[in-house]
Amino acid sequence: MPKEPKPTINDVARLSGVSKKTVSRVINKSPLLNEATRKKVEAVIAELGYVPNPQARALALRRNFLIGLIHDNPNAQMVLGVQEGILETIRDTEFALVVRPVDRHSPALLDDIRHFIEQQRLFGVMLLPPISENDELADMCRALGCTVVRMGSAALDKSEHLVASNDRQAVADAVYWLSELGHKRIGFIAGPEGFRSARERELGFADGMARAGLPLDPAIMARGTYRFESGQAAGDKLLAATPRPTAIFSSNDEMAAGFLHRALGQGIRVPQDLSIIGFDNTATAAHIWPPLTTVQWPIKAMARAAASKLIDPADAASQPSIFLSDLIRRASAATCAGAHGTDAPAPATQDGHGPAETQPLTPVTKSR
Amino acid sequence: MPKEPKPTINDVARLSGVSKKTVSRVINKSPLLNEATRKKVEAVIAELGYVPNPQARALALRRNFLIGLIHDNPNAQMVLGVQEGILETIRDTEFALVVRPVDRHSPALLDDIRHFIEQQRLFGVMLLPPISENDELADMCRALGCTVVRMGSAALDKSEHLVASNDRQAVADAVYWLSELGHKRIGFIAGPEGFRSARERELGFADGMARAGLPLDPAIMARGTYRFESGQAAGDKLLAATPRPTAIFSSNDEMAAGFLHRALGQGIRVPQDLSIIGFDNTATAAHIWPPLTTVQWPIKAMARAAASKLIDPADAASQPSIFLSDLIRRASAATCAGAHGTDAPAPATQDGHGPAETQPLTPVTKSR
DNA sequence: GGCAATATGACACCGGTTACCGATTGTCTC
DNA sequence: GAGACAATCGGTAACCGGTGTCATATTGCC
Repeated sequence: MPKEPKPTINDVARLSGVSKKTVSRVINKSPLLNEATRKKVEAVIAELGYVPNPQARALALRRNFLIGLIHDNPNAQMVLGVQEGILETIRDTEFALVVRPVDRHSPALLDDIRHFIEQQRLFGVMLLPPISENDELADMCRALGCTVVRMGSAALDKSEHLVASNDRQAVADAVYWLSELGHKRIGFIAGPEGFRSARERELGFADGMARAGLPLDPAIMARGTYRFESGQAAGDKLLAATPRPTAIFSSNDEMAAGFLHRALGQGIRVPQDLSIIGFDNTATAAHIWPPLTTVQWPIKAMARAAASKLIDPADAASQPSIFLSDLIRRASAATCAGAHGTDAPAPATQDGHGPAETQPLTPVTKSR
Repeated sequence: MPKEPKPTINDVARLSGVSKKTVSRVINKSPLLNEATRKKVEAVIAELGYVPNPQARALALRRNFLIGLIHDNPNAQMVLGVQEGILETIRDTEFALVVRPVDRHSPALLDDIRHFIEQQRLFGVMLLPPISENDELADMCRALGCTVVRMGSAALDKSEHLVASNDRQAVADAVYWLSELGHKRIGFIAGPEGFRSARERELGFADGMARAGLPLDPAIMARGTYRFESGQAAGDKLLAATPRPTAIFSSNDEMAAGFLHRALGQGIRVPQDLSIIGFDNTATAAHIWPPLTTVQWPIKAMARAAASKLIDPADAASQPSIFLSDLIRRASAATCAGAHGTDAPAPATQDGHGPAETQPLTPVTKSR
């Protein structure tokens, strides 16, 4: 095991014939520095493969370069997307990303996170939904001296400490789009109470229906848990309603998949007899049959912005805090069969597999 | 912002009337310490809420407590499962988990990772498939002085530095189980060349077929890319073969889902006319229709063991390095319709949704 | 009283940083 | 051409918050 000690700032100083202080100036890009000596020192640094010890730096600077990602696994792809996005931003900095999956329901949640932050002396933390909605948690993190950026579905915090998707508007646009496809009887599957995302999506559904001039009918609305089974249960209820809805907006993909099972199990054709839209654009959405039309957060862009806000206070204000979701149009949503009495039902799709055809409708790819 | 400086070892020493060194001994649980002074110091530590500064410790000890997780997103759930597993092991230690998603195809891959390790002075790294199969990478990490543990589908390394699932045997068992269900014509979708997991699963398929006394027929074998579309392509080929296969083993779930689309699109009933087994147990597997029977790595157990091996050399040898996968039986695999000429096809399932019934067959939940 | 075992402290050190002072050189001003 | 001034860099020291080494003080025991 080649364990030769790594070169230190002293080695660099000695070999380049300057003082520690000057090397330090080079590392920190001090402006008052002769160009020649800078080159010289940089040459030695390159030759030695010198990398400043971040621990020593952290100690002397009395600050750290670790940012924490705290989450309670909302969904794996989202978490991973966030990690990738953060990394794109910090790649060429000296920051590192430390992850901490937690259990939202643990009574020791706060103590756990406090201990994590104190022990690692984190510089900042990023909170993912749903725990990003916990104000007490955010306050505690701040009291511990680290900057906090929260990711969520709505304005949870001041814009300097927030990246959020405008779920309400995205859902309203999607629902309105269904109405444009001729649907008049549109059902809704809500997420669990206590989730801000669920609340925003409910409001968005109501907005969209109102904009389309359609009434809200409790008989074709259900509340789920964001889990697959609750989507099935919603199917049992909504598909038994008369008249049956011709379209469904589900507050997430997993419930949409559960609902879809029930619909297909009853011989209902999707999208010919029933259109379904989900939310999240999970991998499953693209892999079920028919491929699910769904709303997608611009996760990576949000994560990049969040990381910028974390590591650079100057960026905190300039970076956007509200992001617009995309509607990913696949085969599961199409024009309403009975809408005009004449048209054959055709899926309105971007990338649906199978027999789907693209149909030029009002483009609602980007919610306004 | 309450920015009162955190208490240091000096504060603790002063308030408890002992020297720094003694406090240090308390922190490090030195055995040669008077019980009374220990209590006294511990009381002060608790009162002040003192937490030792890991950067200072790292500097003095000339070692670090960061372990890196390097991966090229094999699949989101796997990565997240690994993160959770690692965290369970290091939760009560002073280690932290730093993540680094990378791009396997980047020409700067090695330099990138080298820089990451050197800059953060990592103590150890864990490599996930498929980059865990890169020997050059593993060697470089070791040359940089950090311990390496690799996760994979087969014996890639010495057992002290490995956690692997025995894919070959798991697939063989699953295929043999299909033969026990009466299937005689079993198709196979291979993963891409160059992936160790793909190779092992191919070998496992051949093993299982041989054990069942069934011949390998190239007409019902295809090579895919692990992507959904390649599963569809495999469907186009295999479903056109005569006689058509009655069962399919796909080397991963995503391709199985693609294959399933094609089968359902051709009006083939699953599992009545065709059984399908996948590999990975992704979220999609449980959410497609019918729910997919699939092979599942014990990811968390593997990750916990890997973390143990990383942080404690003593555990490196004692912890297991080869893990056995589970066969998750759902509705997509069932007895072969024409097998005995009399039996009605019934899905062999554990937790299938819908009309599936559990059927007492040879239990193959755990591959030997 | 001598000696070993136990318990504790003094001090240098890890690899960077800042603070402060001073030296050298070059440039500008009169 | 002398003096003032700025720019550039070095030297020294202290410090960040822990740890190792080694010496010393205290205790128990024969």
